[in-house]
Amino acid sequence: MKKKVRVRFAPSPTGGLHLGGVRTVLYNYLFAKHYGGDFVLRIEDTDQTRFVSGAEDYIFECLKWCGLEPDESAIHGGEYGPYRQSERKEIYHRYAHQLVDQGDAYYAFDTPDELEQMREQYKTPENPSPTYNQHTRKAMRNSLNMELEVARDLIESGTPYVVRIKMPEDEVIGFTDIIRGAVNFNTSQVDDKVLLKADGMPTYHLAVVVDDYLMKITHAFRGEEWLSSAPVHLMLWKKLGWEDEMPEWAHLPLIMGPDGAKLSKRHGNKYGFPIFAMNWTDPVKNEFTEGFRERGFMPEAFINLLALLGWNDGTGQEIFSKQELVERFSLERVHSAGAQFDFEKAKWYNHEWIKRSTAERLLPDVRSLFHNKGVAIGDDSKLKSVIDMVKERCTLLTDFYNQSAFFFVDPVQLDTESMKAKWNDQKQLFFTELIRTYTLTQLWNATDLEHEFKEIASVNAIKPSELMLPFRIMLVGGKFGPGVFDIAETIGKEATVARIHHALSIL
RNA sequence: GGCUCGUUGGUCAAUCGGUUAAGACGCCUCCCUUUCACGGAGGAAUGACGGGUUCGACUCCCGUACGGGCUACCA
Repeated sequence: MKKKVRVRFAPSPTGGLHLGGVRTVLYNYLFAKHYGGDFVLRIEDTDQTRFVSGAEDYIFECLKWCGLEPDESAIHGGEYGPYRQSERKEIYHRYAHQLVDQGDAYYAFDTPDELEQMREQYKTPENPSPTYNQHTRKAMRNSLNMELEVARDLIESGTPYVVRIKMPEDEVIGFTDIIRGAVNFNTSQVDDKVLLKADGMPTYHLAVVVDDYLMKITHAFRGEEWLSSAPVHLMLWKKLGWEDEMPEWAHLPLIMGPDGAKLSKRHGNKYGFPIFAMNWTDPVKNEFTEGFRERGFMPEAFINLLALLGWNDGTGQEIFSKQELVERFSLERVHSAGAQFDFEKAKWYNHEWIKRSTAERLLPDVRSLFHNKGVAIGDDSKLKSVIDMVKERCTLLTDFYNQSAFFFVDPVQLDTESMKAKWNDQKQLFFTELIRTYTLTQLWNATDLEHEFKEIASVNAIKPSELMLPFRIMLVGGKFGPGVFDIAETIGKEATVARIHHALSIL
């Protein structure tokens, strides 16, 4: 069975691509690939979201980083193009006016002030947010309250207008959500949403229905925040006469912040974790928001943790490659309840992915990390063996710097406090002797170095345990890192001897 | 307020009427490790509440409470 799945991406007016957005794209992608269907993309660039500069490129770069690129034809035209909303204006107009002609929509000329006035007028404690609906529309300036000719004249003469849907009275309208089952609404509870805005652009409501129909979308997945506008879309499918071709819908559970509310940028600032896929600077507000990529996440881990936030395959497995996700994914196993995002768990996923990745996979990222820090790393083979030595200590990609910089440059700061405490002449003597011995050592390898180290210690009647820590601090600067003798072997004789020297001169 | 969705440990969650209610993150203890990690063993911690249905309910139904979402010429 061939299924075509539509992906809607909705960059907010401020731009950025957040966790929920990526997960929606991911589920669409997994579902499409699972059934060997098409992965289509529709670009929303309405006036409001109208691409604050760079937003579109940003989105594509995020999707590329995550490995969730749509088919080329789905972006640049292809069979059902154009995909950019601003390039389809005439299409939306055609259907909007068709609805007016049928009597299922109407022109409205109310100014923003008049709308505001209406809301103020009907506002009561019981009804804090009155809407433009079957009751209020009778008192507004729209084509239902005047001759259609008069309305057309107003439009001819350049009066700004919008097209609103005319919601019928007291009809039950519903659909079957793949995740939640039957969902029903009474049309009397739904307001007359704007379909076509005064600037000629469609609202999401009109655009999504028209595009899904024309692009022959069979499955539509979106966040649960859209569930309440489903009746508007349902009515449009019906009134446009396309009911039989309506896609199956699934409303995905929301991703929540630690406080239980829908995850937003606010949460990231408050709790100190990223919520965007990549760094994003809002060009209007000049606000910077850190991304998962720059924080040090691997894309494999990122999509893995996102996929498992609301879905699992029932086996208890938690680490999945993209390929495995495609094979195992099923919408039926997606939860209906929202899930709180836990940054600690997110870091765990990344840690697991780093541990399981080969040095080859990690190499480019670590190399550029060092490059950005201005540290020369020499040839890749040394860096590769260093990566293998330290990767289990790195939760984020950026940890590789602190965990392995000392392999390439002398430690800047030595934790002398930890050495000084038990320092004495005897130890001073030991290290002086160690320098002499190491300088003469022919075969520079960890086992021999350890041997020599312990021999000198025993001759001087000092417990090796007293000497290991100072030695480590001399080489790496602090109390961390792989085995000391492995470090000594890797950094070489010259650096080892020099670092002992340097430390002794400080003490 | 209205509409709507949801509710298993602090968090992610398994269970598709019968289990001592898995597992993971985090936390705690111990082992391994002459550092930090990795790894290993163990521990504390869960079915919102009240009614039904049933031989039997975390699981099905109803109600209550609580939480989320929507309530724009934003998506």
